[in-house]
Amino acid sequence: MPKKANIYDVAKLAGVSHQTVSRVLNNHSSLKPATREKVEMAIAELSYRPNQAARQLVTSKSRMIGVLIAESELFGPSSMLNAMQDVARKEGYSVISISVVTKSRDSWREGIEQLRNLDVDGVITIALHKDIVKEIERYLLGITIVLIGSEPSQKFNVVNMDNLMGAILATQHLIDLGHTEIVHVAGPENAYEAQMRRAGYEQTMKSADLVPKVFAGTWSIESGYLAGKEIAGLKKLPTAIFTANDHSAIGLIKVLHEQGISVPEQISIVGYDNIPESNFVIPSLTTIKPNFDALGNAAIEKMIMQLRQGNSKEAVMLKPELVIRNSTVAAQSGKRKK
Amino acid sequence: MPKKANIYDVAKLAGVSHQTVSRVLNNHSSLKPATREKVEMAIAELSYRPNQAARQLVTSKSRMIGVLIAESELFGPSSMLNAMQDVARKEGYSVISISVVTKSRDSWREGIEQLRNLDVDGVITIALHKDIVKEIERYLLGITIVLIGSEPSQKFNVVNMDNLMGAILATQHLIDLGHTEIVHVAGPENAYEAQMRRAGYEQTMKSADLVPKVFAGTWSIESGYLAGKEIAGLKKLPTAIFTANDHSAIGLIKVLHEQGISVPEQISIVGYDNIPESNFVIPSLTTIKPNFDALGNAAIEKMIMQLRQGNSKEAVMLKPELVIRNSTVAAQSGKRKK
DNA sequence: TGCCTCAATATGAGCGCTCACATGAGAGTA
DNA sequence: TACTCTCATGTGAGCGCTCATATTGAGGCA
Repeated sequence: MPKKANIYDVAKLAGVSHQTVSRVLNNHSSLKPATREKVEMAIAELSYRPNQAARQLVTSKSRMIGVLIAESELFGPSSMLNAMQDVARKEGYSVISISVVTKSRDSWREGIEQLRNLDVDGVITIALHKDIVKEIERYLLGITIVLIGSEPSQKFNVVNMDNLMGAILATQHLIDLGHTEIVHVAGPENAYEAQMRRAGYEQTMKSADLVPKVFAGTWSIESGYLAGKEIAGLKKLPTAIFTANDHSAIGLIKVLHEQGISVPEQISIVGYDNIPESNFVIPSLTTIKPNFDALGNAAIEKMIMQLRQGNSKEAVMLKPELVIRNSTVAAQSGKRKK
Repeated sequence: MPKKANIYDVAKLAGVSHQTVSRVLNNHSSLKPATREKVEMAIAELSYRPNQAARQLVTSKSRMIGVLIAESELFGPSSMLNAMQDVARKEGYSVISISVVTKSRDSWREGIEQLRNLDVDGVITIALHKDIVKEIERYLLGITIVLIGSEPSQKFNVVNMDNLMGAILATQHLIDLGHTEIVHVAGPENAYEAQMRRAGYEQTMKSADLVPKVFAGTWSIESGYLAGKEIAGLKKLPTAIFTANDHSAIGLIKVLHEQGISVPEQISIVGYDNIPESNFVIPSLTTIKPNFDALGNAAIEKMIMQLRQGNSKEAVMLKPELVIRNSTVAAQSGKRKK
């Protein structure tokens, strides 16, 4: 393996000083086009690439952005992550994603510790609650932070889907279909997005003079299954259920099926997230579709802007839409949509 | 923000030379316990952390491992990734995962380019086909490579689930239930794991004097749906289907349901991967359960061993197991299992 | 007492880059 | 012709660490 070329090798070959090469690398103004060209040819000839470590050592910028994610195996977070990767790469940044377990304080600590060791320039968090964000602030002093799916705050850059609106769309859809007995299977209590979805549900119910009723959940299929078991055991069944996410909806449909309660004939269901499976469950799931890619893009762009120019803190809020499929049907209708 | 302490600050405070501090950091032998203690106290006092960039500059080791993944949103890859993260962190390595689109050559190029810029010490690939691996070899000269889910090779470290065995388990299970008309919905043709699953199916069918019949697929739900449509249109329906993965099975169940073909009464189905949803589809899915965590662990451990001591190249092969649920039932039986 | 040995620690160089500043060659002005 | 001014490029230092090598001091032995 031939030794890798460094900036001096390039300089020598191009017949200029190392500093001129550096200027070419960093797109400085005041460079004769002819000189730039010479240098670029030398770079190509030696297939030279600047050593990031050396660069980082002197600039103390790593051009790495850390992403802390709770429950990274979910569809939403991993979609966002992919979107971020793409944008970051184009801007010359790298994304390091670290998955943390919400319940384990040690897990966050380790994640933060690792980001600290890597000297990331900024941190984006996905769906992390306040305590973890505080911890980040404390251990990664003065670092740029962008939050996705967290409570709005003066202090931080926040990028969100409008979960309140999504929940309103979902609930209103059920009300419009004539349902009055509508219950909600919630997400984890300490998750901001779950809180908003619940709030949107409750608010819409109250505006329509209906009584909200909430069952606990955790985003997981199993929790949907368990909540469904509880609901199925009720003296009087609701005619519609809005679940905090599609996963719970899948668990819910499963248990209702087991209990001989038919969806949507007896109970209509609306999910949230529009995961790929949602169109293939039986019946296909009416759901709220967030634009995860756009969310990821917005977050990483905000981060990079901030890193470059210490910019604005205006919050970003994206709008979700309702996707109507076969799991919802008009109240008291026995007919099956197809 | 106070300036970060460096190794000289620590040395001064501890009353030793910077080199002694370095020795403490790197766990050298020949250090008086008393000296080490003094240094450690100074480190704690200043909350000093070694600057990775400086370290990397002189050692030319980044302690970063790149992971290239095709279709990172799938359950298997993301489980493995999490497992790797955990192990790597404990060993003082960081994992950078980059998701590439199998079909887009540009996408691999960019991914590889980025790993090159980051100067990763090694690359682990998940489910990438030969061409991409060749490309990695070519552009990341002399780098340590560990392959997961790729064709065995003398040249590389390979870690695999035994897909052949998994497919045999699945197919034999159907044969044991008395099925004779068993078809297979395959994964992408250029995916090694898909090839093995298909081979296991074909081989088992032939050993039982049955005729294999394969439908094309791509791992996706949609492809399962489409294959199912084709199967439903057959003059003579098979009585059992083995799909290359659970996702296709979900699509398959959906379309069979739409066509009024009941699972498992008319057609039994076996999936592959044991994704979380598999236990919650209707009917719950009999499937093959790989141990993704173990696979991820094995790969990262192999990588780190190799990085440290330039070690063995013996291939690792983990065994999957059969999980029997409600989507499979004895042939010609009309009874529904519960 | 003198000399050698070895364990423990110190010294200095250099990794590859960017930053601040120095220099030089023309153009513009008087 | 001499002067400044600007644009284009060069020079040297230093980021924080590890490596190779030098130095020290205490013990062992004739």
